[in-house]
Amino acid sequence: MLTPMSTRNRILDAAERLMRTIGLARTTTKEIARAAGCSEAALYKHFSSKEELFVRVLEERLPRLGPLLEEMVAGPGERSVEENLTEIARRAALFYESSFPIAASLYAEPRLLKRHHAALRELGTGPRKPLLALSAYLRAEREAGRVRPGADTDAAAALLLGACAQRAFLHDFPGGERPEQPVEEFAAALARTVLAGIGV
Amino acid sequence: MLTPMSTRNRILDAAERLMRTIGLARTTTKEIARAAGCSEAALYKHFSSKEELFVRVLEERLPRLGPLLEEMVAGPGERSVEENLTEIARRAALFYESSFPIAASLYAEPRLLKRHHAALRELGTGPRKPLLALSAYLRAEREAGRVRPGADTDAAAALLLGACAQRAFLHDFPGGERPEQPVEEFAAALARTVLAGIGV
DNA sequence: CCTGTGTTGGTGAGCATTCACTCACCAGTA
DNA sequence: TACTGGTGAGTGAATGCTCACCAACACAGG
Repeated sequence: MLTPMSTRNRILDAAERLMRTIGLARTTTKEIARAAGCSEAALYKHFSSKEELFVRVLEERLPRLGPLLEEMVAGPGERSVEENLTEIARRAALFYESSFPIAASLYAEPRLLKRHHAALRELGTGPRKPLLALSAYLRAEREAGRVRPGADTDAAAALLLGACAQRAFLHDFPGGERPEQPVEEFAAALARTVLAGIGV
Repeated sequence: MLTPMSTRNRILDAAERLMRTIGLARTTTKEIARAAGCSEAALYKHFSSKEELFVRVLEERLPRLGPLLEEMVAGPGERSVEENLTEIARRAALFYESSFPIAASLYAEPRLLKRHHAALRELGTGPRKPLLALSAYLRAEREAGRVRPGADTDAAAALLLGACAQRAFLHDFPGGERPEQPVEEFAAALARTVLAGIGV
């Protein structure tokens, strides 16, 4: 039959899928059970409450951006700053695109948001981490002379990642009628602009 | 006694305050009525359903960024591009700060998000408007020779406003322990960086 | 090799509560 | 008298969660 883990995993998958599609508010225990192909009571064999189930979904199913960034930063510095920034922006855009709808809906349920934050802190991570990591990377490049001496690395990091996050926000907003710019193009334009500036 | 409008206004205010504090999910008709100092039944004298009440809150209580931007853009061009961008960033940051928690929580209830979007479209506005307006402003400055000829104004607009939006996201995330940078400073740093770039 | 026993992971039925919403009714005023 | 804006007391439906029960397996003792 099914392994002990598989039901738990099916529950987590179902919950995540529902949160993403019909929204956190309409993701009820009944719907989760139906989507996971088990009874409601089964949920409570694996999770102590609906809230704990959500926290586990956030912890075990949402991707992390920090590791990606650190990997980029620590990698062999063979590529140019612009290439690195483009790749970072590309990955950040994809990351936010996948995690934004769920992260945003947490604001509807502050208690859940608080628990999620506590769980993140436990893991030594959090939504401000990518900003700090990118800023640290840029500082390193600045000391290597590949970024202008007076450059404000915090501001640059906020600009680059903020643009990616906002893109996700708009991406999931209904009625995105106009054909959206491909991620690669978007990322490249951001990197280019943040490097060159727009001043005369 | 109270004017005909005042109850309706008290209801809208109460609903908005609750959405902002305890979250969309826990903002029930009973809580709204209690906070507005009236009965639940009174809500239905003024709004046909809870969903319609929420839509009205969004429509009548949330600030608009577009007009602010247009006013800035159309104003007498006596100030430098950097001063203008700083002011735009400052206002955008404050705007997002005040509207983000509510806007984000809409993602928990896609049906409400959709209705909100329809209402916005009715008003000829929407979350993409500020991006377009800022980009248009930058294009105008480019043609006036105050912005570099090859500059990507779309990318620059995405960078500036994205950073402001993300700041609001983080602002409302629990556990903002570190003393946050003042808006003015933040806005000035963004404007400076987006103009000068960080490249060598 | 059976057999008793405990554990694990599952079920269907239902319970208390909460929710959005309605209804009959009423006070003040035009 | 008719209308507007208000109320208290519900109502049916939905929700999170529990409970008694059960099938399958692990496995130690006779």
